[in-house]
Amino acid sequence: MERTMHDHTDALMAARGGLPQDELLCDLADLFKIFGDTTRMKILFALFEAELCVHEITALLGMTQSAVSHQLKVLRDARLIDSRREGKTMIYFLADDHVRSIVGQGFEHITEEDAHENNV
Amino acid sequence: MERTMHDHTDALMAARGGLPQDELLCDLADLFKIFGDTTRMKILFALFEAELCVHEITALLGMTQSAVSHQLKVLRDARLIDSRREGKTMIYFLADDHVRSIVGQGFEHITEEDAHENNV
DNA sequence: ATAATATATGAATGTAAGCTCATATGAAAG
DNA sequence: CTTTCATATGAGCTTACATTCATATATTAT
Repeated sequence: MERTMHDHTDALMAARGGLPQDELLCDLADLFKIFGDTTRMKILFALFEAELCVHEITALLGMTQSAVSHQLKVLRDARLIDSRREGKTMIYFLADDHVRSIVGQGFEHITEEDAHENNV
Repeated sequence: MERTMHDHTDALMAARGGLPQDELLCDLADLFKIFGDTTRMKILFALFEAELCVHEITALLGMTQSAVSHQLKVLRDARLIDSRREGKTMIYFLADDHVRSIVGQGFEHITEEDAHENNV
């Protein structure tokens, strides 16, 4: 059996064992995809501070009501936010605190990156 | 001053104060965008277990070497992974453990979601 | 019932992004 | 220095997706 400078066998087997099922990986990627948009990120950050209705979010982001509603639907379908009706208005709020943790981790990462760049 | 069932003022001011700068929000979204792809997610999970060369990753994912290299570049540009040369081969590995935390948080979220659905 | 307000949604459009193909670079062997 | 092996990269194609526009639904008031 041949052997190169970098032995592949162990690493490959370990990596193969560590790969979750395709569906799970896809779900995970889909989750992160939701966070991968500036508009949705703004909405989430806004909802970190307070429950808001569509009109308020629209004003806050300076965007079309339609655009906001479309993104709210995306966030809602992903169960990251939820809503309740109050008369004619719909109030949106965070579905759970996992959202905060996930975004928080990302936030830490990029702020540390910036610190690095300043030091070099 | 008029007042509706749901008073907007407080919420709006809180939300306005909580919104980070546009550039930061964009960077954050861009970071999550990287995680929002199944191929890249697979690569990351593979690298969670072991350092791997391009050829190994290609075999593991059953994709074109070109496709893998392109995604490795994306991950590398985002500083999520790094590489070193060993002779003719390039060894890729995780840049830091933040990647693990971020993906871990996402993982927790979707597995909890599944648990919910099973109970209802 | 009609109007007004608040939100949702379908279709169309423009752009971003992943994959493929062909090719370029880089290291080592002969 | 030419060939081979390993990886990188630019161009083109195709799909996905965020926004816009027009319109639909829902709630409340008259």
